[in-house]
Amino acid sequence: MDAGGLRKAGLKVTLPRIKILEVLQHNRQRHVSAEEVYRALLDAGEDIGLATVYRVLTQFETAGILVRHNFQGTHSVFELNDTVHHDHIVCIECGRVEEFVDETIEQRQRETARQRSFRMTGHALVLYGVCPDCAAKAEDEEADEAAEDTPLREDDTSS
Amino acid sequence: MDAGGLRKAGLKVTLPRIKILEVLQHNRQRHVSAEEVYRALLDAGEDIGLATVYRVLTQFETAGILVRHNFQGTHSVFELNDTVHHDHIVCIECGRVEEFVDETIEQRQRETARQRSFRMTGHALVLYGVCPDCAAKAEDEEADEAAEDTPLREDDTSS
DNA sequence: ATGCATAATAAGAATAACTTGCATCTCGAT
DNA sequence: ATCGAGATGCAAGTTATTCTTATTATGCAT
Ligand SMILES: [Mn+2]
Ligand SMILES: [Mn+2]
Ligand SMILES: [Zn+2]
Ligand SMILES: [Zn+2]
Repeated sequence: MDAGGLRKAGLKVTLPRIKILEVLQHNRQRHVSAEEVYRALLDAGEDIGLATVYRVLTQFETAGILVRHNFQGTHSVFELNDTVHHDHIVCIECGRVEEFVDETIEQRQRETARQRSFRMTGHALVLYGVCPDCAAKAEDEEADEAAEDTPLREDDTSS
Repeated sequence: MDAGGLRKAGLKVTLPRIKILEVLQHNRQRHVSAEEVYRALLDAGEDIGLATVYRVLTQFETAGILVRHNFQGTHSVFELNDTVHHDHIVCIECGRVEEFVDETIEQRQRETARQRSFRMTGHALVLYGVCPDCAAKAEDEEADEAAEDTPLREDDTSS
């Protein structure tokens, strides 16, 4: 996906679109919000309005260049539509996102829609949980709290 | 779930809470937005502020009385937490919501989280599609459009 | 190359869905 | 019946996103 790709998608090749596409391709994290794209552009010294970012992201979504997700009820995140369909597992502590594919789940979803005579047009599956890193961090903190509950350890010289 | 249920949930039994609970129990549709609850209250002649509706719905969710969903990115809908866990299929045309349970999907989700060492705390699965009623309606409209393309039917006396 | 119809942009206003601050009111333990 | 913690209503504030409008750029037919 490049400038030519934009043209093929029926979109004029403009500087904002090129730059926004570059952010989506080179950003450290694959799943980014409009605000994050905007900040990345500012950091890169580009002078593109936030409204333009929103507008272009929506255009890219419509053109099939991006996929939009609503992992948290509050705001959308986008990712390049350059891989096969997949679903996501999101850490509720740190926001980390991992991708997964489960053909059994996909199949059961199609079957569910068929049973109810719905013509399925899409689906959203997000698993929420605590990632291993955050779980480890939480354990450390529990240990710290336990230590605070017994302030008179033999090596406690603080008082 | 009644006034006593509220008390058991650790919530003061106030008129707004009772009335909001009644709406959730007697409303025609099981899955309702804050705005819909508010309108139902107005229709019932109750004088309860929209801010209170939002506050109480969130309190009910926290207390486990309600479950919150984000079927569309735009707003939350709530339903009574009086059945076993289930997922949803939503018509993108008319908003109709049907519920389903698929133990295979649930199991594969748990397995996916386990494989990645996530401690899963929840999940959101929504299938989107066109319900049978809306599909039929769409077919009718297609037929109408075809008729417009051939305005000189033998029984056409309109001109 | 040039002009023009069409499309795209920027900036601020507007909107939808909530959320919060605060004066006032109500529930319910005493 | 009293009274204080907690609840409510209203208005104002937020957040994320979209719309409006004046301005500018682009693609295409000369
Ligand atoms: Mn992804
Ligand atoms: Mn349901
Ligand atoms: Zn994490
Ligand atoms: Zn429908």
